[in-house]
Amino acid sequence: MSTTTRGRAERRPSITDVAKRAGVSVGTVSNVLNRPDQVSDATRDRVLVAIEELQFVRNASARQLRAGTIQTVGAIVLDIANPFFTEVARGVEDRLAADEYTLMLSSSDEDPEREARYLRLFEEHGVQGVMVTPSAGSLDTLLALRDRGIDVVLLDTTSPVDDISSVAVDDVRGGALAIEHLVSLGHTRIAFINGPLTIKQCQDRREGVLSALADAGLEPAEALVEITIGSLNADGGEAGINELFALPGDRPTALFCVNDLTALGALRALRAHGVAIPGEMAVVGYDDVVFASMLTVPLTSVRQPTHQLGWTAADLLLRQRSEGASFLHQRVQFQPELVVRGSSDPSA
Amino acid sequence: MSTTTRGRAERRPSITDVAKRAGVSVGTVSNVLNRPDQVSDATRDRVLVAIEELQFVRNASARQLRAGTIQTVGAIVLDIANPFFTEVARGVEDRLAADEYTLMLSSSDEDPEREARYLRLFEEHGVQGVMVTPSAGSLDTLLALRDRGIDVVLLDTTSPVDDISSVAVDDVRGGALAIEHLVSLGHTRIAFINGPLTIKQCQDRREGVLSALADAGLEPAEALVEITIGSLNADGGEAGINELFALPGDRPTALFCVNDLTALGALRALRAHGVAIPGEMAVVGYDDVVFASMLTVPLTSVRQPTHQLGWTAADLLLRQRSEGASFLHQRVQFQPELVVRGSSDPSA
DNA sequence: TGAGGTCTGTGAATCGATTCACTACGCTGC
DNA sequence: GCAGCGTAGTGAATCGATTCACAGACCTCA
Repeated sequence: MSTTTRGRAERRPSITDVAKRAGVSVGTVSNVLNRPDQVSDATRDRVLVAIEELQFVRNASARQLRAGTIQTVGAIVLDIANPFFTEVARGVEDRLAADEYTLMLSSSDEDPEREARYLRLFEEHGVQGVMVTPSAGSLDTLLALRDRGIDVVLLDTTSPVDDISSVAVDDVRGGALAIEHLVSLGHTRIAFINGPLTIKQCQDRREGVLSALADAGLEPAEALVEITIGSLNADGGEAGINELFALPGDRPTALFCVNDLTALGALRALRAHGVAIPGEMAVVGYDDVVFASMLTVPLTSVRQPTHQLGWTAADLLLRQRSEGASFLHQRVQFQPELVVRGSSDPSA
Repeated sequence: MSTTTRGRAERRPSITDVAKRAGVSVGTVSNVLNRPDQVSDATRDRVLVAIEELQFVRNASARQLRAGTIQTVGAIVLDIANPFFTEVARGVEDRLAADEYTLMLSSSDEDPEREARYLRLFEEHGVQGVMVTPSAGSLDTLLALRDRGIDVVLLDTTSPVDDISSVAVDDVRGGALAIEHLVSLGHTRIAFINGPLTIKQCQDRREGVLSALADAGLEPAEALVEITIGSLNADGGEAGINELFALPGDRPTALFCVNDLTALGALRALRAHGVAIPGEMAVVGYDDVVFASMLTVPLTSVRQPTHQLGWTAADLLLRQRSEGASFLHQRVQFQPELVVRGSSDPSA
């Protein structure tokens, strides 16, 4: 295909090079690229030939510098390796594609510093808006970002302020659903493997856990064994179980994991410890990821509308952008749903 | 934190605004940002105060335009939602971080057009190199890219040409491992749910399948039932099984799926059809993803060194960059490993 | 006293694409 | 014969950060 090889050191051809080669002005080349119908057929062809010969590729930096903005938004999720977030991201992409926006996707790995770094990177690159699953304390940063003209929508968490929109699932209800279910099965001593409370989802689910316990007349101090892990993945879940089993006192008969990835690791560790599920330990996860129903013991889980979550967040962001000052900020909240399977209920 | 609100329409402050406010020249502001020790303490403080007051954020486009290049490489994988690729991406990131490079990650979804679009996007943005799991026919594009000074490393596929490096796992061997295993268990009629042969991995694994059958003295026409699916995920696997069950003739007693996600869907469909595993159908997957060992019937799978795959690809890319013309292109190939579990071998 | 050196800071030139006021040309119609 | 108009194409100005040759201030030492 290409016969001319350009050495590493040579600089890539610019619009000026194309113009020279085609014997036209830079303005005309730009017109060929952006308003082809304003150029005569003969000239357009000459320019296109020159572009082809020089293997010209537009310089996005120069373009953006002049334009000032790009049709791009950024998204920062907690963990790109978690199927829950990839499904959410897919929802975001689907909505963005309709308006020809591009997505810059990053994972904060639940680290506020990484989150801040990516936010800055996005801003430096001139994105029009960001969707963030924020860590605690980043609200000020986000408000400042908004004040600098970059639209912000919170993803998978409810906005604490009125002038930033959010799309979330009722995590308090979700946590309560899990515990109500376990309590209804007769469990009175329940382990809860949770992430750090700096993550809003963890905090909310915990609140649901506590309120459900209270509703059931159970005292958290006796009924609940809380284990806090550092990362919400399979390794974290495994570590959580090992920590639980190292504790003195009565072992709980039920376990609620803050997400399915964690539950997967917990199940792995429980198996290693030779614990029967749900006989000796009933287990409930959260997210209902694709493999939850297919595990050795199918996992009871709290399901969330992932694709819709992402789609709606992107939709809010784009509408905020287009409607400007008339846009009404809103907190969209979806309801979670408990899917009962064998890991908690032998009859399921 | 921020008290001054900037309206949407106002343009963001530039280095010139900062300079004016601090009563210095733009050169000095730039020095504060890039060579702080060349500026006196008093001046530096004045500038930093101005930056804080104006909420100044560097404009990445202007920066890159001047610099000509950025410490960024792009990667395009087949499916970001596949745990295999997220693990590979993690390996890439880990290597890049050491040299303070950033990663732009995209998923081609096995679509050559999407792949081409992202390649162009990366190029326009001035990345220094790309790692690609290419689709068929994109070699010319990649060679041209390389000729334009952008380093290319093929990811998870062996390079067909001597002057482009690649990092891969021996997929032919992997396919053979799976079949040898099934044959050794006595299976003589095997279904193979594979993706389109335009995907090199699918083609290679198939080659391994055929060679292993030949070695076992089996005739593919009789011993092998090939099902081709469009997307290598759980839905594809489910569709594959439904297609298989709609076929006339003897039903195979074993199944090899081109990856674990596909196997997951296949298992789901097999369960729906009430098929006993491995009794009526032995199943082998590929990738040994995190949940493979935890399924209802633990999945026999071909394991690949994911993290190392990504790490090595990034390492080659960076070394190619730094060593320049003296760099020797190479094809790195890792060996896969069969992990036998209950889905194929009841005694496992 | 002045040559030479160090330390700070200056500001014009640069990167490449886009835009827009303007020119040139050809054509129509009176 | 020329005003008026539309079409095609021009090229200087612009976006914002970086760089670099240079200037000014101040000090040292012969």
